[in-house]
Amino acid sequence: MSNHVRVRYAPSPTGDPHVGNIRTALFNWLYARHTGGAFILRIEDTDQARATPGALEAIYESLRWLGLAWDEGPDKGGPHAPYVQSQRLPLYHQAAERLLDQSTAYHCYCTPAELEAMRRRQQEAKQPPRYDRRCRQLSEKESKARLAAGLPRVVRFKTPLEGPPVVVHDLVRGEVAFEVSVLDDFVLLKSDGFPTYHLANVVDDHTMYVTHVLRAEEWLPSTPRHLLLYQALSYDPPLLGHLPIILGPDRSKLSKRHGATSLLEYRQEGILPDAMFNFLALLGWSLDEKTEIISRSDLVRHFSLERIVKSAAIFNGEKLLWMNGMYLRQLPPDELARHVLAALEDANGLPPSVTRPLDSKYVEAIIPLVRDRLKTLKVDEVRDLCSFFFLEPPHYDVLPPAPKGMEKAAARRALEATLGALEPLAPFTPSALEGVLRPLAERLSVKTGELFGAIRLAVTGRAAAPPLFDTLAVLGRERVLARLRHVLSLLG
RNA sequence: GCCCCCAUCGUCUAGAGGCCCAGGACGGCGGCCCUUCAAGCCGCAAGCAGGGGUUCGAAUCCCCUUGGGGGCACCA
Repeated sequence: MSNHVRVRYAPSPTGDPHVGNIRTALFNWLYARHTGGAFILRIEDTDQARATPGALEAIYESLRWLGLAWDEGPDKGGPHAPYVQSQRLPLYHQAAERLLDQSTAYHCYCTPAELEAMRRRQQEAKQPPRYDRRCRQLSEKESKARLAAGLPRVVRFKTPLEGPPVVVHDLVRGEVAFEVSVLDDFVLLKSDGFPTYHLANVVDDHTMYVTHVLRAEEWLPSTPRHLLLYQALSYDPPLLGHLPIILGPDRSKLSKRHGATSLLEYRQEGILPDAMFNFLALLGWSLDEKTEIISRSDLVRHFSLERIVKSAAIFNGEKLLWMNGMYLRQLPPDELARHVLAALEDANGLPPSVTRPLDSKYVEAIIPLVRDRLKTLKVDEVRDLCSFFFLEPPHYDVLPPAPKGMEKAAARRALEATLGALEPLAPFTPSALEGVLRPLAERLSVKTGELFGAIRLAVTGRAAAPPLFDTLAVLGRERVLARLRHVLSLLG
């Protein structure tokens, strides 16, 4: 089924890609893999002012983390290299020359200050801000003179003053028509010699043989310009599809101010890439009326443009957390153990007093006890959940550690009896522990819950912990007895 | 101010005229399980923005209103 689908993800290196941005990359990737086509990475760095150091690396890192491998790109090369716009300047200049020659473009000498003043006037008069085309009327002599004088200039597109509406045949929205009268003469080449997005994007999609442009909805309003440009350059336009955008909780376009929006921050927050992948795929697309957890391969198999939703979606972090928990629980235990171990050994994990490296066998043993309780792999969360397995003594919120509703004396009696019962216990296993502790509660005539609660608090330092017998068994006799003695001394 | 897009539970969505007094999921609430906390299981509350048409029949088609969003740079 391999036709010649070629799609691209074309970010500009201005910072860490945020989740909305990456969702666009994901849909492109899915479509490429679904059709057996190519997924191209192209860097749109035509604005020198906004270039951000490290941004390129962040783009690579984001795509790699999510597992979106590209077939052609700056680092990989490909048949249409280079894949960085700042290295393709001659191409844009050629195109601009052609347009100038055929008189579908012209030089404009208006200064930024003039344009700014023009816009302000229009705004005040409640007019749409648009370039008034004053340089379009320049006589040839005048134009030549200014050119010779070396005045700063830009190249603008000569948008038809009238004519039929430009209609976009959008893959997700159907036909969208724009009157040419609402379009102005946009800039193609900036005074610094760099192209604008409009020019670069059209030239590159054409020269790179891109067949489908799947980009965010915010581009829809400038699409008629691109179509006009394709026409003027006699290029066949690619198929276009505008994807719904992702909104922040306040319903505005996702931006820095919405907390964790950078994809890589979610890695920091302990989100699994597979969970993020699944979650993002379902933000604006669905398989059917019920599927939530779906594998990468099924996604590739079933992805389709037809099932892309038209309306914008709000990023729902709660659901992502739930989904992450699902993926965490599906992880093979040894893999989960590696993640947990890494978090615990992190500088913000266990305190330095706990010797490293940690015993990986011990970590593996605690996995069954914590896997249902983890929502993320965030260092803080893992540490909070697991630290009592390692700290000697564990942290007690209040001293002495007596469960609320239980007299100190009663607690001491219960723990003394427990100590006595556990000291000689032969196999220190969950069932053996249960075998002595249940009868012990009866012998002390306290409720089992009460006794277990007291032991739990003494041994783990908390009121809520994994099942007691399993926990005791994993901790092992030495630790358990030492902790009991320690607490008894505090209660004594 | 002008242009464009969108509109089903709080959120993500299913629904392409009768299968829908609208299905799933997250979250919320309640219960079961139970030594606590989770996980798991069961249940409940919660929605077709409003108004006109079209039709035997409308969440689904058309129009208007309203609401939300996006765009209008020598940024992408």
